[in-house]
Amino acid sequence: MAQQSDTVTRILDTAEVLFAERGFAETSLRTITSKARVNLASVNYHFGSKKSLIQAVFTRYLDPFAVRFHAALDELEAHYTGSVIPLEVLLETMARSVLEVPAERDSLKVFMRLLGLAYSQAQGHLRRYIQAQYGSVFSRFTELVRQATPELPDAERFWRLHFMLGTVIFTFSGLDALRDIAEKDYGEHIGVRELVRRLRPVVVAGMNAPLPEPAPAQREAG
Amino acid sequence: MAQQSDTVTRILDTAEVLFAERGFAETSLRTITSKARVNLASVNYHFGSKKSLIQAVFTRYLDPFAVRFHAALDELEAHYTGSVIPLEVLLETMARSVLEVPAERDSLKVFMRLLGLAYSQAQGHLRRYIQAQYGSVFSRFTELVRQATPELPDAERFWRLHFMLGTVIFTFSGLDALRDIAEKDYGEHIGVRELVRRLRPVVVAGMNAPLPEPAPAQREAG
DNA sequence: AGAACATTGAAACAGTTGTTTCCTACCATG
DNA sequence: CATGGTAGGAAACAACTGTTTCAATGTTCT
Repeated sequence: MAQQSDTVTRILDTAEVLFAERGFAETSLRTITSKARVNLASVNYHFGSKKSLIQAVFTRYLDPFAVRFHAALDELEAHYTGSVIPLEVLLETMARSVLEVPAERDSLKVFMRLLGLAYSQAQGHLRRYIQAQYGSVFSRFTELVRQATPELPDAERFWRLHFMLGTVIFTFSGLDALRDIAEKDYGEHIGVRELVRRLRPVVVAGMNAPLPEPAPAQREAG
Repeated sequence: MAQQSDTVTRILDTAEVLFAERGFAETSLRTITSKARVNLASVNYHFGSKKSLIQAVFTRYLDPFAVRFHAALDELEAHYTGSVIPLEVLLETMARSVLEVPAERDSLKVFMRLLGLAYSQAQGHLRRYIQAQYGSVFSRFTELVRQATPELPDAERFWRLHFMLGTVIFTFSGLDALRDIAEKDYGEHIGVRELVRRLRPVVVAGMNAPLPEPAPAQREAG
C-alpha cells in the first residue's frame, strides 16, 4: 500500500503515451494491456472503466501541477504583498509550473498533447472533469491576471487568455510534426526551452495588443 | 451526372456535422447513415471507405477555399504590383477567404472544428492528405508573409505563423465550449465576426512582437 | 500452519464496428 | 419491349470493442 501496484503504474505509463499518440477512442484497452504486458482485466480491476483510466492519466499530471502552482502563487503573493504582480511574472510562473511537473519523466510532449486532446476531443466528460477538479486553480490565476491588466475589459481579457492558451497548447501538442518541418526547412533542432523562449514575447505582445476597434452595427448569423 | 446524387450530399452534410461534434473515430457509419436516412451500404458504395468519406468532407471545404484564396492573392499581387503587400492585408485576406467558403451554409463552426480535428486527431493520414493536396496554397501565402516581414528571421517567422495558427484553430475549434463559458460569465453572446474582430489585433501584435532575447548557453533535454 | 484478502490469468460475454454480398428497383438506350 | 448499367435496401460477415466471470494465484496477518 505504501507504493501502488507496479501494474497500475505500468498501465498509466503505457496508456498516457498511446493516448497522446492516437487519441482516446483510437486506443483500445487491449493495445494498452498487451504493450504494458499486463492482463486485459486489470484495467477494469484497478480503474473500473476506460473512462476512469483516462481521468486517472490526467490526475497523475494535474494533481502535482495544482499543488506546485498554488505554492508558486503563494510565494508570489507573499513577495509582492500589497502591490500588483506584473503580467510577465504571472505568465512566467505558470510556464515554470507547467514545465516542472513532467520534467522528471521527459514527458512534457505527452502532457501537452493530452491537454490538447482534452480540449479538442469528444465533447464532454473529460473537460467537465478537469473543470470541476482544477477549475479553482485556474480561477485564482485569472483573478491575478485581472489585477495585472486593469485596462482590459473583462470579456477581452477572457478571450485573450484563451487565445494564448490556444497558442501554447496547439504548439506543444503538435510539437513533433512542427519540429520535423522546422528541422527540415531550417536545419535547426529546437528544444522545449528554446520554444518557450520564442513563445514568451509573442504571448506577452498578444495580451498587451491594442484594443480592437469597436464593433459596427452587426447582423450576426451563427 | 450533372448534379451528384442526392444521397451523396445528404451523407456529406450529415457526416461533417457529426464529425465536428464527436470526432472521426467516435462517429460510426451507422450513426451517419441513419441520421441521413440513407442505407448503410451507400457510404461504401459512393465513397469506398470511411477514410475516403472523411477526406471527401474536407475536400468539399478546401477545394473552394483554395480556389478563392488563390484568386484573392492574385488580386492582391495585381494591386500591389512591384511593392510589398502589408502583413495586415495578407492576414485579412486569409481570414476573409476562410470565412467566405462556409458562409453559404452557416457551417463555419463545423469547418473550423474540422480543421482543429485534422491537426489534433490521430496523427497521420488526414494531415498528410491535406498537406499533399493543399500545401502549395499555404506555401504561396507564407512566401508573401516572408516578404511582408523581412526583419524576422526565417525560423522565427515560421514559428510565429504556427503560434497564430494555433490561436485561431484552437479558438474556433473549441468555440462552443468557450462561448458557453463567456456567455455565462459575461452575459455576452459572441458571434464569429465579433470573434474575428477580437482576434485581429492579437494576431498582428503576436507577429510583430519584439524578437526574443538570444538563447543562453543551453543544455537541452528532449 | 491456515484463513482472509488482494491481485492476476484465461476465457467468454454482448454489443458495435467497417465492409461485403446479394437481390430488387430503376431508367435510359438498343 | 428487352437490356444494360446505376443506385438503393436488407442482411450477413468477420473483426474488434469494453466489460464480466470465475478459477488460480500470490500475499499478509493471526
